[in-house]
Amino acid sequence: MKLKDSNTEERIMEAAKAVFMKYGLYGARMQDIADTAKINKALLHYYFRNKEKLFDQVFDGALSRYFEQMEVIHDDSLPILERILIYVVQIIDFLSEYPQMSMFIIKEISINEKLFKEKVHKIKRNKNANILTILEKSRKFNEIPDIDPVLFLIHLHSLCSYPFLAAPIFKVITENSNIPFHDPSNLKLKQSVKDYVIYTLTKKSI
Amino acid sequence: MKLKDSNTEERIMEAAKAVFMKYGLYGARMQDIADTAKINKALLHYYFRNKEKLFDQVFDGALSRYFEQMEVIHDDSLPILERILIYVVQIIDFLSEYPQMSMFIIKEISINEKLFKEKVHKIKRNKNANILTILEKSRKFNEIPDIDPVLFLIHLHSLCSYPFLAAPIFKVITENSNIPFHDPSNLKLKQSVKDYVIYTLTKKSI
DNA sequence: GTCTATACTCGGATAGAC
DNA sequence: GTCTATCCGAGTATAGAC
Repeated sequence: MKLKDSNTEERIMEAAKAVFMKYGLYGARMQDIADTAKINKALLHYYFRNKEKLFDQVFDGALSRYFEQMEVIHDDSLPILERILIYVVQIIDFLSEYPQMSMFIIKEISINEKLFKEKVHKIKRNKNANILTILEKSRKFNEIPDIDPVLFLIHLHSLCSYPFLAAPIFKVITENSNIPFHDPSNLKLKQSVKDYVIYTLTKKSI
Repeated sequence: MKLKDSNTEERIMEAAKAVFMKYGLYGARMQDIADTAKINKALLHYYFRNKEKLFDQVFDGALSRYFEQMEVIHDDSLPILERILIYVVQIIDFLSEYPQMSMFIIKEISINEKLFKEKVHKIKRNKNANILTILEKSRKFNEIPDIDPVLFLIHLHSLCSYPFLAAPIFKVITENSNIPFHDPSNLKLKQSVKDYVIYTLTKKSI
């Protein structure tokens, strides 16, 4: 019996992440996960009872890491504009590390809405205020202009997430010029989203 | 033998669209499609040889209807700004009719990049100029400011598509307040995207 | 803990009656 | 053209040796 087998579990989780993220719950194949982790299919069942359980761990992990990114917006030691600008940089860095994250979460939620509603709510419940409330408050105190906070939030996420979401299309359309990844750490993307935020929240162009 | 059986094929196509759009190629079940079309599973194979062929028809249809929306940008009887504003309204109307369209196309492309590359190119080849070239030209002739056309295009699509793409998440997060569909014909969304376009292409806020 | 071999199940596809 | 019944492969899951 070997001593350092505990990393097998990690290898499986890494493989499972990669495969589930690409193909989703239905599309993923246990054989594919096993191959990627360079172990036998039977071992998957030894470590994680069955496919659903393995998927759940992957999905839960993804979901909480995704929502974790928003923590910074809750830190009220900084002005709201600052917080959002930090968030922009952070979420773009996060998504360039896990480009399939948004797609994965959205797709699985849309297929199995009911099942995941509770998970999202459990995560949300841990926060004393959600972002919409924060924006509403800032608006009341005239920290930001009289904008629609829901629409602003949607646009903010649109600008940050969609470039990664749609990367496969852009890649095909632009013959592998690999937009927006031509830019090593997405500096241009970050800057233009920040510009949008600054313009919208101060009504001053920069 | 009935006379009006030709609509069976249509019913199948409608059912196939709905099921494939929601679950994707792998996730979709022929039984599910048959049930939705209110016919027997065997009939699916009678009309469309097999699952792949049925899927192909659905995907091809979706892809060309999606790209059709961009036609207006090629009509050079109008100034570029006008064309893009029309496109914004049009694509948002289109996506609110088929909210799962973007997700479907992106997801299938990302799973099977190679297979669909040719299809996209076949559609693209029919156009004498693509949108990026049009933007480049407008910029040269000082019709629009000195912006990065790729980045602009990405942002434009982000703002239009992501709200529908992420609707499942927003729906869960906001407890069915059904954003952004609280707004009957998405007037607020259209207006704010148009504002963005006008601001970016004229550098004048409105 | 890890493997091979195998059992079981689901779903796509086909045969054939009507 | 539409149905029922059935086949068969693919993929999940388990048994059991090591």
